[in-house]
Amino acid sequence: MRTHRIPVQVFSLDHTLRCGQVFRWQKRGDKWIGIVKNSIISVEQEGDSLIAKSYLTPEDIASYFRLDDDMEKVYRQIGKDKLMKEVIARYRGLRLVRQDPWECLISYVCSINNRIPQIVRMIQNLSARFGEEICDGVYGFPGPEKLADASHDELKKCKLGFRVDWILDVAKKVCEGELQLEKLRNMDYQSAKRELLKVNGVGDKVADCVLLYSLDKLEAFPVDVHIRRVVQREYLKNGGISDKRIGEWARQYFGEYAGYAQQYLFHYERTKEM
DNA sequence: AGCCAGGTTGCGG
DNA sequence: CCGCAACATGGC
Repeated sequence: MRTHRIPVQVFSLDHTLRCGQVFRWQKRGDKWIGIVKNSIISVEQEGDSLIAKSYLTPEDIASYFRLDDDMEKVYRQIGKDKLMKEVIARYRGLRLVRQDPWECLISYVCSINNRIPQIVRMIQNLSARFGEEICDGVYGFPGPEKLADASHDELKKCKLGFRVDWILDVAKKVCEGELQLEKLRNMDYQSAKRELLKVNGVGDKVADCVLLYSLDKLEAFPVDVHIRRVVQREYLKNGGISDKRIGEWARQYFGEYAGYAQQYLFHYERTKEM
């Protein structure tokens, strides 16, 4: 375990970890505790520095927090109107993070018709029951084999509800190489999405989440109930537009960084009253 | 009690 | 292509 001081610019650890994209980070005092690449990490922000205690290299940490993204360029492209400019100012420094595709996929299958605290609980349950203990009481996320080998009943004990069969199916396809997640990283957005949509339990929204949060497809624009609400209220006021069309509209309107616009709008819609 | 939650599927128009 | 109900779980 080593301590690293990593310089950052246009970065907000709090916004990044509170905006709803990740499920396994916890804040204790000024420090965020999380699990990245199956190892525990503690991170704290001091102005333009990130202080990280971790077994990971600074390069791994920089990659996870997408420090390679040019945020000024992102803001120039998605700051198309008054609302977006305000939202950008409010959550300045919020970055997407580069999650592990497998964990991300299972996490967002868990998110289907569900609430965030419950999603967090499911992921904890899966980890505690099937994952490796990496410190005392801290469990890594189980690999595809672990879940593929699990029984229906064992999985049900993790409170996954009707998502059990989907998760089993996803795990088996990843295990058998029928779905090769890392291969999708080198494909274009549409082709990669077609591959994900072949899997039972993965629809438009989950596919977009996996592509955006773990496979570097920044044009992916996941449309959920919150995004639908904010987009219809602020942009497409003539209602009655399908989720698919909202996504297509967003890619046209916001451009190649539509996914960043999505995350800012999502966070805005969920916290604007606070 | 009834509705809703970071949706998806399978059905009938 | 569209709209619709069902799906397990839990909080309000």
